[in-house]
Amino acid sequence: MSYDKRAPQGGKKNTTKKVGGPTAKHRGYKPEADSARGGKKPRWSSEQRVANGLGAERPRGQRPERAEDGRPNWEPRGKDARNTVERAPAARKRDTGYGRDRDDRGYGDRPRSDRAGDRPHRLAGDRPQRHSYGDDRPRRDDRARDDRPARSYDERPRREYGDRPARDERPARSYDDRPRRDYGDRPQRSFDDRRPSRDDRPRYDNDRPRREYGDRPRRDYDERPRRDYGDRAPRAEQHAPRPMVEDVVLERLEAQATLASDVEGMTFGDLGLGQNIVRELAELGATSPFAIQAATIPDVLSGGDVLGRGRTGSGKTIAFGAPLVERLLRMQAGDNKRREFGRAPRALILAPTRELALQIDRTVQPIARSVGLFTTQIYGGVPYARQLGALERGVDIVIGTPGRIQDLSASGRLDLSNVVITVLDEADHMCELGFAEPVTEILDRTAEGGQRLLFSATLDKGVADIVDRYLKDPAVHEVAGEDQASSTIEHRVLLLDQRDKQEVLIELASGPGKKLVFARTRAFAEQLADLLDDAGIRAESIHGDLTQSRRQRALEKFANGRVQALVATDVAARGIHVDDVSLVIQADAPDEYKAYLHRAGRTGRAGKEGTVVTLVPRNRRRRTEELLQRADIVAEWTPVVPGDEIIRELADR
DNA sequence: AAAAAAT
Repeated sequence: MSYDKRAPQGGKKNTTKKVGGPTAKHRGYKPEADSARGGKKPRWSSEQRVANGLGAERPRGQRPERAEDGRPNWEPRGKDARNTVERAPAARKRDTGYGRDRDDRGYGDRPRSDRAGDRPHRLAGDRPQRHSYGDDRPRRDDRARDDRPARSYDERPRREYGDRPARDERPARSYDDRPRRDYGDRPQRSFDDRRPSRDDRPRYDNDRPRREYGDRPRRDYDERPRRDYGDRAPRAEQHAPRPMVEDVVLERLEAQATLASDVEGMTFGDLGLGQNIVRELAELGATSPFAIQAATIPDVLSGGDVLGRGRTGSGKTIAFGAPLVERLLRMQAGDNKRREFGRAPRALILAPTRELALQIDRTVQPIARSVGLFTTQIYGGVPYARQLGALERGVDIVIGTPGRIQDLSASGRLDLSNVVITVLDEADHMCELGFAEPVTEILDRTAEGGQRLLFSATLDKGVADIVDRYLKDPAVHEVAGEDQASSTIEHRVLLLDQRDKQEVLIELASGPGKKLVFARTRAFAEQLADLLDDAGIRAESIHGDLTQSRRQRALEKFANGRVQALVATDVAARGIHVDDVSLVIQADAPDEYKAYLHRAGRTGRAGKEGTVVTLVPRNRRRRTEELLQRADIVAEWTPVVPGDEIIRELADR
């Protein structure tokens, strides 16, 4: 059954109370009316949340089912062969909230309550790792189901905590001497030996002489030809002069580079994470740390500010998420009020898009939950009520986007004064014009001297202002060897006549695999989705003109394979993980090299092969060459006309 | 240009 079919059945009101009364049908109550045409039906109803894989937002004391929303989105990586971190992709099974494995389980298209109710335990077969929990620990499916009576909020954490053995078994770690990692009787892996002492490692220093980065063909930006608008097509882009500040932004930060080989054999426990969290990570498919995780976790646990750069899909979410939870836990040790009703959040994770915030929550929430901490999502495009309700009940970690957080904070409904850990995911983007203002306002409201963590695949000097203002002596980490040679992504450029673009796009999108198409504007994204659809290719678009529910549904349909092509603006460029995107097609080349890297990073994940095809009209050739050079990417250029064999070959990937 | 606030 597809959403499409079910949608019309959704005549029934789709209210929040529905949470308590799941039926096999209610998955059909897809919020049709909440789509753009603006029905009265509340968006983000429980069904929809369910359908969207949310559920994290526990309505009225209900405990979200982790099996449902606990899917980590975290990004897979390549293999050891490459210089980066790695492990078998299979080990990272639950990597995504939008994954295929999820589809295979008939996951995404069933309402959660349905699953919990009349469906046999999914976990038994699909997620054997669950069994690693003691038998006394209820299966997640049993523990939380949407149809059980509302549970008082107060009870939640206790239960979570109480009936799992783990915490007590945790090797006695003295939180008093916190900064010290407790290696106990663990095999002396001498992690520290391999790492330079903290003081020796490169620290962020804005005054440090710039370091030229390896063999990266650094351009002298002052020499860079000023955007020669002359050679560009007279129509579109005239309004978008590239801001010159970009030149500064491109500066890379010097960082402590961690080699994949450095972390071999290491465990999350070695890094200082507690048993519950380690176990939860294993359930999420993270059995041992990737390089960026091994690099940053100890520093995060020590309480210091951290800048982390790991390429797309290198596990950044866990790199900050897991130690954040561990640290909150340590800080609250012995505090009786830690689960007080209405407590103000103590950690905040900011992301540039709502979908990404959601995805982060899918990873962080189960980790937090494993130690009795709660997360909630605060982002725009959805009604306030549920978010406010969660805040009123009390929450430990807020994950969201700047606008709504700023909104609630400014209006006194979100108290950030107890936030002692703040994360900026996609930090370079969050420090750019447009985001910097709300972000700094939010940072201003957090506890003074709080810990700050900045992560991005393209972390660069663009974060300098924020760093100087809000961070103290941050450690800077990156993963060694993250170059194109170690990537699983192949880059191709098709040089064509502007007038052939749409036809070539249709041919490219015709193949079997999932195609993620990027367009520069919302209107063009919309137009291309229609174009593909008319050509018989199931396509959806996702961009900022759509309601949040439509965005979410489009993404989900793409992840589920109900549509084979998703045409997106850059809303989907960063962070979003969808399993098995075979081809990223750039109908428009981006203006900025970082955008290219992020868009490209939607494929080639989990060590799989991925291809990025950029359609370039001849008059944009030079500009695209420069862009690729900046991105340090070598691509094969092929002049094409519609019908060329190479197009079909790429489409079939 | 896009994104991110508007119950």
